Amino acid sequence: MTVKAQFDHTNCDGCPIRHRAVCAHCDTDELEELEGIKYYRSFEAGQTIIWSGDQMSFVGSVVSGIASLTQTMEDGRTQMVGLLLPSDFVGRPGRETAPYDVQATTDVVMCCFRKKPFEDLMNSTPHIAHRLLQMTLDELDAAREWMLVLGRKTAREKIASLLSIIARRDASVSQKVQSGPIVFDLPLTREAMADYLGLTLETVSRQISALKRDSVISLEGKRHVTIPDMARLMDEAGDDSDGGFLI
Amino acid sequence: MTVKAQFDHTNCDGCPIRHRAVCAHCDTDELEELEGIKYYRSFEAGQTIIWSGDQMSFVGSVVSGIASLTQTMEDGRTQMVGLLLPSDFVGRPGRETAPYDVQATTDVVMCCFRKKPFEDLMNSTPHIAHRLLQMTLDELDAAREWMLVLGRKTAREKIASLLSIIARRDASVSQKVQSGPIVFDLPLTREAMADYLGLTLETVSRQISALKRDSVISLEGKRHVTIPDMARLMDEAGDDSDGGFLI
DNA sequence: CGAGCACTTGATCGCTTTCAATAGCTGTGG
DNA sequence: CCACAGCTATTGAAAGCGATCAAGTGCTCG
Repeated sequence: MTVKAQFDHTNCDGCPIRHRAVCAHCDTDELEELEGIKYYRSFEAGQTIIWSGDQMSFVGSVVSGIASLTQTMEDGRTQMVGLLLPSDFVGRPGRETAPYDVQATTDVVMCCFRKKPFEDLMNSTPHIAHRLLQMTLDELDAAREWMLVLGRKTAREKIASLLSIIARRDASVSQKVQSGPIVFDLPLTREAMADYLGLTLETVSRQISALKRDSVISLEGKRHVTIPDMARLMDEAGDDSDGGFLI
Repeated sequence: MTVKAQFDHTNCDGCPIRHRAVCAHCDTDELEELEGIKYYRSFEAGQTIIWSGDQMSFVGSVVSGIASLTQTMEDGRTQMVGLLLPSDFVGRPGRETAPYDVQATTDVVMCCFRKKPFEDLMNSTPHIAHRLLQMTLDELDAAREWMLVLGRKTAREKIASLLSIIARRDASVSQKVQSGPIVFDLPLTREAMADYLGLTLETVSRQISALKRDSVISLEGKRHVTIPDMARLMDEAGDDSDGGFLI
């Protein structure tokens, strides 16, 4: 793939996540320091980026693609506990070992910093620490939204919730207020969706079929989704249609 | 109750959460500034401290007692998304309205700061911002642990997980490495446990009875719990008994 | 003593899981 | 070109777990 060639590897100005990542608030001087210690790494879909329990030698930002945080029990039950989209931060300053597996769900490019220099820079650069706090608070909110989904929603509502999250994210990327139908490609397999939602992949498949049968969504192939009426989908998700939160 | 009289209301030195709260890393000067803007508030068990959607006029720390963050759907389904113990922080700098209900589960005393002065102080005091980042990252980890519990564990495992969390917290407060049986009082009603675990209160009651019948725990009255063998409980919780995480 | 509350226990229902078979697609090699 | 393996996804039938509905217990407080 040519994904690596889509942006300049040295200059942060052209970076697609420049305004949303941990470096968002940095001024020119700070950015120069970051540029000095950054490097890019690419991962193929399915690859494990970090194993739970490993030393974490680097932290970084997802530049393109989708990664996931997962926990696995001894008997194999797995739960996804985070979905990392472009601009999301990976790693925890001040912690030695990784608490979760980080996996590339699609092909992924990451902008990495060796942990120690990044920590030093963070301590001397309030803009970075402040932005990281903001981002962590946002992630905490997202995790808590997801606890409601996992704990209290039905399988149908869970699927509708996931679809509406993905749809909203796509809308926020394309920046336009859409009033017509929303169209996107599912970046997750049925199994990954099941791991995110605390379901089995069979139940995911059945509920997607049911939503299709009831015309809440329509499908072309297995992954290409059209949502004719977003308010209807939000209703199926059990959210009040005002849309309380954003990602 | 005399809970309010248990510590000095003006001097942070005698504060029971001095070394764990958001102010933990503050030096004497910084503490003086905080002392200038702080005030205490008490809440009775069952009282709502903050309503979801309200203006948040203050932030603060739980000094004593237990509070909970809950989300409620229109049809009444409720999910607890956070359990706030002494030293935990309430409120989000930079956000206007509260995203969740905050309720006093037991009688609660909070050390409050008006939001604006606290935000100003945070911007000028790296120690506070840094500590808040640490605490937020810890909360995020706890939320992600809980996503595994909600998404993948059985009712029995959920109860065992909650009991082991509470037991571990009590152990960490009393600071001693216990090898004998662990004894504590449940600070939550069956209903609150159900809301935390994504279960009904009937299922909570049944599973507690089952754990009692199987001698994993023993009960005196409804709330006083004895755990004869912590490793056994952790096993029932589905965690590897090394104990991966701490709170 | 009775009201109210927290909790327990029983019986039944239904949703999601489990087990199993099949379809559709892609890539590989004879 | 076709056969076949390997993967993802769909669908069916049956089982099981937790929810629901319902009754009853034990305790506290007025």
